[in-house]
Amino acid sequence: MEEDAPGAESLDRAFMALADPVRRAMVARLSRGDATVNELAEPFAITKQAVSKHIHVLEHAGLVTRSRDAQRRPVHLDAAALERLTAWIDQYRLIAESRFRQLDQLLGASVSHHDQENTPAKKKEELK
Amino acid sequence: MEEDAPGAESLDRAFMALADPVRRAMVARLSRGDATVNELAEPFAITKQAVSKHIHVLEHAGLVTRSRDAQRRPVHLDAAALERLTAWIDQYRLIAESRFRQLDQLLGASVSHHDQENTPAKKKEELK
DNA sequence: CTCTTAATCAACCAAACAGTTGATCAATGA
DNA sequence: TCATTGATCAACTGTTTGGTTGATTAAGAG
Repeated sequence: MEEDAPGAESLDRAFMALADPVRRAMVARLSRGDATVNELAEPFAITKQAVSKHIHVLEHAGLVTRSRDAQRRPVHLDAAALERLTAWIDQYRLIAESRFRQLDQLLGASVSHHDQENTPAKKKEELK
Repeated sequence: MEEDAPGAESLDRAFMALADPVRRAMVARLSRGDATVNELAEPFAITKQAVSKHIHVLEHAGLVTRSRDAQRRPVHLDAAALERLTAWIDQYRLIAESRFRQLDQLLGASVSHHDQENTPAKKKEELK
């Protein structure tokens, strides 16, 4: 079911990973420095195994990497992966906002901009 | 199971919504202008009902809004919602990157920066 | 060698999700 | 009024996910 552009799977996994509040809290924690499974587990009322799974999800999504330090396997946040996500979102946000501004101007510049901004032709379509 | 900050549910739904390639394609399409269910369904080999559900997911996530135009219910992309997502991501990305730069300096500035950057104390923890 | 700590593997379960078909509602347009 | 088009509601199904318990591997510390 992937009729999308290449790299879609990676985005799938990355957004899915961030869709969970536990995993987002882990990202927040990791932004301040690497941490182990046990450290990441502490704030949550779930088992260590569940945490391990969450980390695996983040890792498989490319958002974190792991290394080795004796028995510990510290988890490390990959900032570049986060940047790829914002890049995807901004790509479309900026297009939409530019349409927004165009129409604002076109409407005399003093309109409350909470109206429909597009809905272009009554017939069929014009965009491309 | 929400021991996260307030607003977490909204982020849950927004990231979850973007975790699907079909919905991402819809966002891409909508960035160029509002569209109806049928228009959004066209590129995909799924039923109209499935598309309707996808749109409902995007709507419930706050990423799109809907209006009325005769029998049509055009879908409209909310750029501000996208911005809230990038804001969340950037918040932590920037923290991580600042740590990154700090350590780069600290290590003499000519080190391959693919090493562990934190792993602070061998004893227990130092961060706060 | 044995005990403890860190983490994972494996099997299992309940809830949620994506998609389907079939029926229905709502607003036109003939 | 009645047929048509756009979209949704409702019920059902197969798959995935998030969590659990229990057993196991790996690396030190005594």
